Amino acid sequence: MYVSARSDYAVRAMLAVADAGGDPGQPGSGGELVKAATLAETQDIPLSFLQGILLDLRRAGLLHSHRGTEGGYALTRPAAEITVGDVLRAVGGALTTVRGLPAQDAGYHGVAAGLRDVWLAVDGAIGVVVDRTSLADLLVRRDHPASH
Amino acid sequence: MYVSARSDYAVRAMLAVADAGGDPGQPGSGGELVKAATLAETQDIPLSFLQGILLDLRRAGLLHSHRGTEGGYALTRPAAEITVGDVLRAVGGALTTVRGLPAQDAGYHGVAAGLRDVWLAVDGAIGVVVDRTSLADLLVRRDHPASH
DNA sequence: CAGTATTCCTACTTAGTTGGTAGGAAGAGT
DNA sequence: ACTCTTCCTACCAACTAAGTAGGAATACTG
Repeated sequence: MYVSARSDYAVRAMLAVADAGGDPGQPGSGGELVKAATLAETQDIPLSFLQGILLDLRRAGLLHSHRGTEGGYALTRPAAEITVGDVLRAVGGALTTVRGLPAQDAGYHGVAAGLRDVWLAVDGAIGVVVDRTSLADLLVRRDHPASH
Repeated sequence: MYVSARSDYAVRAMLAVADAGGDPGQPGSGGELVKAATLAETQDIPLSFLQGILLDLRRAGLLHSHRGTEGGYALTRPAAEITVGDVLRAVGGALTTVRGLPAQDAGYHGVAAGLRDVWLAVDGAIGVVVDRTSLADLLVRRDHPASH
């Protein structure tokens, strides 16, 4: 699996929003806006590059943005309901691609006919990991590294 | 997971060698040499590009080559003892890379500390699939697609 | 309500990798 | 000597990733 800088930044930014802004489901700490400049500084991400990533996350429905003097970004759903897989697919398309195409579209003939099933199995295995890990899981894991 | 054209071609070429040349472990059908031009034609791979891939596979110890009029390539081990993971690592280095670096070397700080474990879990999940699937498995799966 | 400050958002530029090609040098058989 | 095939190096085009700069929208302030 190749995790691009864009995907890596996206997950880290979402974690920072969840941590600094609080969950929208949690009463009292919900919906606080976090500025892009704050995210860029705390996670050491180039600001201009980060803005393009945040735009993708907003278009995918994972973030809510607000302009103006006290503007910023916030999660649209609680951190426990957003998975790493959601973030990866929002910025990078399909998880598994073969020569740039989704694994499902790989057409083989002859002796390599069974190969398509291998890529689909890989895609499924990756999905199990990233779709079962939520942002909230990662935040508590930071405090309790032994938990699994 | 991004499967590059180079990796895809490599697995298909290995399958074609295993199918056409026979296993070195099988008496009577072992060690027959297959020409690069034959592989390129049967699997529809550009010949010049394929030659560079075959060179990598030879250097990784997966193929044995022979020059001359009746030259060609053959497996160094039986097809049942060569996994898809062996081939992928021979031509593409590490299975999981984060921003071009192996997943183990990813260094995170602050709120993203738990992210490294996710990439390692993904790497392990991919490894389970590709390291348990041998070339021989794929060849018999072509004849019996229902088997798993 | 005009002005200003700060934000989101869009467009462009640059560097690196991937995919693919061409041409020969070295070795093996006839 | 001649032919065939692998082996090796250098090169080229296309694409994506990474990063930058400037413009448009919005909210606050006097």
